[in-house]
Amino acid sequence: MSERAEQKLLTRKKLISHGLKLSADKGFSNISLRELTSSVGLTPAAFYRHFSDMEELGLSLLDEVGLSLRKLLRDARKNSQDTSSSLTKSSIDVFINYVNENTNHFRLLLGERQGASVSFRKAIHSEIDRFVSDLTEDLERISSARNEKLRNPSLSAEAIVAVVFTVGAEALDLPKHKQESLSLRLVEEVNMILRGSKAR
Amino acid sequence: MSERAEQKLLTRKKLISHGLKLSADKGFSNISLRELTSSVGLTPAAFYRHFSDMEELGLSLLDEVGLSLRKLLRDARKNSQDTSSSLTKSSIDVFINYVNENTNHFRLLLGERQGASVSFRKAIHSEIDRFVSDLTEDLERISSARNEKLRNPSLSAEAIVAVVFTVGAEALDLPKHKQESLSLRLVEEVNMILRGSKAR
DNA sequence: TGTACATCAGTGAACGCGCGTTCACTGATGTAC
DNA sequence: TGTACATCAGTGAACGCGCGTTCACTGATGTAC
Repeated sequence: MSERAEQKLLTRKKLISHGLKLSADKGFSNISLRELTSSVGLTPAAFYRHFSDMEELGLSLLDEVGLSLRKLLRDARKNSQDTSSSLTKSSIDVFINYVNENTNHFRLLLGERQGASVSFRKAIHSEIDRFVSDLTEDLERISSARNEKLRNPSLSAEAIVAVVFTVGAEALDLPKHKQESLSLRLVEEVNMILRGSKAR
Repeated sequence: MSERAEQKLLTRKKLISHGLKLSADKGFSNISLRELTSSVGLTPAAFYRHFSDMEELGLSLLDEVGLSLRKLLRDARKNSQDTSSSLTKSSIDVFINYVNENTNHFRLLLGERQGASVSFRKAIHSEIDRFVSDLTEDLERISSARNEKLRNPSLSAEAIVAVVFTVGAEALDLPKHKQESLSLRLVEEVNMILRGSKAR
């Protein structure tokens, strides 16, 4: 790649990472274009060499966040060969850990669920749907490996994602030492759902 | 009450109702003071006769919304003398109905969960906590009336509220005829949680 | 009941500010010969 | 390798705009006598 193209890509990446940072602090829809470019060290006009407007940047942020989070969660579940309850616990620990280390990513996903723009809302809901179908698949795989049958794996997955995201959002505002008990509560709640979703 | 005081209260109520309307359309944090006052038919400066800033108005909106929604849900559960699954169904129908008729209220509560201001977030979380403890009480009352025992009613309540609010948020963007199936899904998910929360 | 004064919700003009977007430009990087 | 021209990421100035907040004001309502 040419030197110029490399430089351009680097600037683009800076815009994305500073965008994530700022939207974690104050919510994506409260960032101004000027604020963003000045945090990167550019003039406002330079922004337009990379994105046509803030909405386009926002969709790029979502892409990035969704991809990395799904991959991480998926791997965490796949690699585990544990028993049911400790599988839950270790998946959730991975998740809480992720939330802590990638607060920026997570806040974007949660904070803009009800955001102003329709295309933004759609993009987020489809990210979340992807989580749900990944989890549905995993639930089916794991339960069949154990000769258990779930009444309706996709409903279970949906409920679990709802609970995990809701509690995850709470975790964002808590000091680390209080997150431990939150994580325990979360494990209990997810187990409750799994228990209730087993066909008898 | 004096004529002047009546008139003032009326204006205040207009500010609140227009505030709810506008925040349903575009999110509370995206409303400007000027936009609000002009929609009510006032000059911007008149706003300060009623609230010290938009944040104070926002907290008033939350108060109003929380009170009315909790009362409604609570009554719906209390009056029902049905069996377990139809109790769930009728509570949820009431809820979905409420979401349809009070979209404004609901969007405020959901849309600002991750809103910019800390005091706003706290106010919303404590509203939601109130829902959870209302529901916990109900769950305890109902289950003891049936000689059932729940493992951990407050965790069940928390999970149910998370699921119901998450799916309720989805309902906001759907046409009415698609909400029917959403409501059925929601009933199934709540029943799943209730099933899983029964102590054996 | 009538008069003189007080209150105060709402007015209208003004302020300084940060915003998104445009435009002609600069100067380093890239390319053709 | 050297020269002449093309590309294009980033600049800097300018624009019009809506914003929140202030202020002295108006005039209807309220109160005291």
